[in-house]
Amino acid sequence: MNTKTSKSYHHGNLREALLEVAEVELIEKGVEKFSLRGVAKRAGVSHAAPAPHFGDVTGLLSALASVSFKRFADAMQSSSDAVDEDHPDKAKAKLVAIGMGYIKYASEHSDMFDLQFSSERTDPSKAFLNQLSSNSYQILEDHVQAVLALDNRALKDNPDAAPMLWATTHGLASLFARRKRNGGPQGQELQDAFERILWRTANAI
Amino acid sequence: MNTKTSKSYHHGNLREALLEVAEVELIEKGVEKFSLRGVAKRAGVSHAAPAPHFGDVTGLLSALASVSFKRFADAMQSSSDAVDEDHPDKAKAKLVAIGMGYIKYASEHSDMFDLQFSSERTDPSKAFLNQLSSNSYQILEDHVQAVLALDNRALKDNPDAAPMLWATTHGLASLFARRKRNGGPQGQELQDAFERILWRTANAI
DNA sequence: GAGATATCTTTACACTGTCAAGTTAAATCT
DNA sequence: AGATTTAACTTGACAGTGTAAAGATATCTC
Repeated sequence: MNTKTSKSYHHGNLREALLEVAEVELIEKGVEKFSLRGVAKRAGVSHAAPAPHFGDVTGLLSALASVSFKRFADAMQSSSDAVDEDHPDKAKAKLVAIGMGYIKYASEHSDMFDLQFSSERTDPSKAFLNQLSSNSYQILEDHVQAVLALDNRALKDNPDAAPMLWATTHGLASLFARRKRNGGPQGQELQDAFERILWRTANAI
Repeated sequence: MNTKTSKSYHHGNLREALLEVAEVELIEKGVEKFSLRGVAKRAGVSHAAPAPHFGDVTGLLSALASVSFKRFADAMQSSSDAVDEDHPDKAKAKLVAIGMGYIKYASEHSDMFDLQFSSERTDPSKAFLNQLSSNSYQILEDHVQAVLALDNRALKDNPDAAPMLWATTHGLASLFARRKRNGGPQGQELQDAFERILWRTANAI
């Protein structure tokens, strides 16, 4: 019931505290050099303290990936919500906005984004991860459906539409995130190019 | 001058031998659990033997990624070459074939493919890596150019065409490789879907 | 053939994740 | 309320990791 100021034997809020400092550790060290002992040190607890809450390091990173998936879906959703209601091509604009939100999240939180998709340190069999992943996909699919509905088409008659948009967006996002890490160009003109590509893809479904 | 049968103090061919067993180690253990000492053990040398040839573990993995990039480019090229010369829509068919070669390589050699793009254990500043990466991209860009030429268009007037195809292909490949690792569906109908998507994208450039 | 150089081994150290056994606090039961 | 069970956390230990330093051995160069 105490909010982490007390230094009692029991932390009282260690699970949340560990997730917070784990994100810092991830950002500073990267997915590869991420260390469980380092996280424990940041939280001011012993190196074995995380075990009761997360099991092993994979458990902690999976939980952190889960946090990221939630934020990821929120970013896409709010990017869509930000589109003007009076936009002349609203459905497609929202679909493009989702893609841009996807890319923006990947570039601004590239370590968390990496954690979501570059598995190996994360446990993909964890049910909640697949759940959250498909939640993100669901948002995109809903918007594709809205676009198809403009021409009285349905998802089931166009099964490739959503995967195509997903693949293009994911490809742009991951290649861009990689390029950013490696110090490539990343100006506004690149963002504009992404938006043009997404528009073209949205028009091709 | 001896071909690795002798057990002399000097191996004589250790660099190549290490690259070979490193690939085995990578496939068996994965990128994450890949161990330099494990590689040395497989090669039957002491754990510090790789150092003179590759420096640290990043050096070895970067060299291995370099090998993979070469095979990757070859796979794309030969996939393009396999298209029938009398194909009614040859230029686009070759472009699609490249994409399918891309995806096939990613799915059949997912660990090597991961190594190429999921950096962190690889050194992206290594010049030869960027070189080889752009070689792969060059192959795709050449084919995009050929497609554009069908309508008397040029690359510089359509700067988004090649990146769009690259992103879509890469997105399909990495999402598919991931899904395959996680035990998702991977039948022929999926391959067909990929091919349809690539055709649609090729038609949209 | 002698000296220099590159390759490989041995030794050592700091660091990692995880297990097992204690310690302490909280939760539950009667 | 007091005792007991359960959960949270610490401590200590162990095998494994990467890499640096120093020694041993072969090849190269002159």
